Amino acid sequence: MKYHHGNLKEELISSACIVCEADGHDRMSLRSIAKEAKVSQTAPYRHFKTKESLLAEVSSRGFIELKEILHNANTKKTLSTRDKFLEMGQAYIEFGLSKRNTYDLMHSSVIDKTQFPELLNSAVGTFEELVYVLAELNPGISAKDLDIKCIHHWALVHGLVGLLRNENLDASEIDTPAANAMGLVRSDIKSFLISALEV
Amino acid sequence: MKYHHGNLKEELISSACIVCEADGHDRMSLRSIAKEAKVSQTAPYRHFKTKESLLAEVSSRGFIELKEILHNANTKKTLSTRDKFLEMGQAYIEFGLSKRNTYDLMHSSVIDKTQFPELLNSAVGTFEELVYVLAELNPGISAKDLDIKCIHHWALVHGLVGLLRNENLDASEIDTPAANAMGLVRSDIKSFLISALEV
DNA sequence: TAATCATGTTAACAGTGTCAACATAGGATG
DNA sequence: CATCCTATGTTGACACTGTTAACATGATTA
Repeated sequence: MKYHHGNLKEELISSACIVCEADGHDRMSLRSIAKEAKVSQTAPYRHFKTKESLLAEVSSRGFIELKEILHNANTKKTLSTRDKFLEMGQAYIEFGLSKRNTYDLMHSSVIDKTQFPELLNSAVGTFEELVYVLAELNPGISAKDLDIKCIHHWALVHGLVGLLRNENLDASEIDTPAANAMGLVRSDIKSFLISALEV
Repeated sequence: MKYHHGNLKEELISSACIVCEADGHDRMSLRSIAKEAKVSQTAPYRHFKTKESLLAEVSSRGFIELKEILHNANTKKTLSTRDKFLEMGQAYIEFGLSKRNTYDLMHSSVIDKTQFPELLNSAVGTFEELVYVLAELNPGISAKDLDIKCIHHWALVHGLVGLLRNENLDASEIDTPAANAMGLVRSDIKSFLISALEV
């Protein structure tokens, strides 16, 4: 039985990633993931100043993973630029809905991003993938208009994730205009994107 | 000194609304708002089964207030339908940015909306205001297309709030494409809405 | 070999949501 | 009017949380 763990920091992070996605960041306790690593409850404090800074690490990895996913969609060589763009939109939404709790953390206000430069980099880095494909899709566009277009489309998919996740009700169970509309969109996200993004 | 408070439930709710907006729902403790009402720490349990159910009440009131705000924008008689629509968009964003923490709670996953029917009603009720004005703006549109249009525009403003709130960095301080674009949009939300909503 | 320093442990603190057991006030019922 | 019931309050306790201080260990380096 070794007194020193050897790889504790990494194990804590990956463990936190799993627990976060499984239970939600607000239900995750430092003590429980310390226990999972078979280590005392205060051991994490040798590697993370606070719980928040561990969560910042988890969030950062979320952004990195998302960026990779978007990049993959954006480099499918068989696709046209327009289809790459649509693929990115779908991939983004899929990430938001499948990695629900992680996505939540990434946009949560429990972490003050300005205090974690690395996280801030990961977060804004995700933006770049969108810039690339939109620039390709709109040749000759001004930098300013490009930026605004990015915000526009990012806001759309980000907002859609928020709505789709929020109304997690079977359309069959609850019969309101909002729930019905949500079900409609959810059942065919691609069509929605085509009409909404007008590409 | 009365043993019975007389109006505790209402006072707890309004107190919770204030604390929630001031500190964020995750930093609000039941005990602290009980203390504020000069009442024992377990008194709230006579009126709310759990902390979550008190928060559900706060969230519900947020949706009701938002609906009123949207309704006011939608009934400014001097405005054209198109301008009412724009006004609603601006009002929504303004609410999201000024009542930041309340807005957070309203879209947080700490409350399972399916377990609070009243909250669910308030939430989907907000949707109706959007339906009205969009129906007026698109005469002869099919019900399905109307629903989809609603989702589209709702997602856009909701997503924009998420982005604007998330990058709470002075554009001057941090110089990235994302931050710059965000500053651009923030400085003139109306123009952005006009271009994005294409009305 | 000896000293330093990163990394682990134990003990403790104040704070949390929540429950069980008890106390009181005010309205309904005889 | 007296009595009981029920809504609403209190006290005390439990298990859990993040975090700090003080101490232990083991690897690296002088």
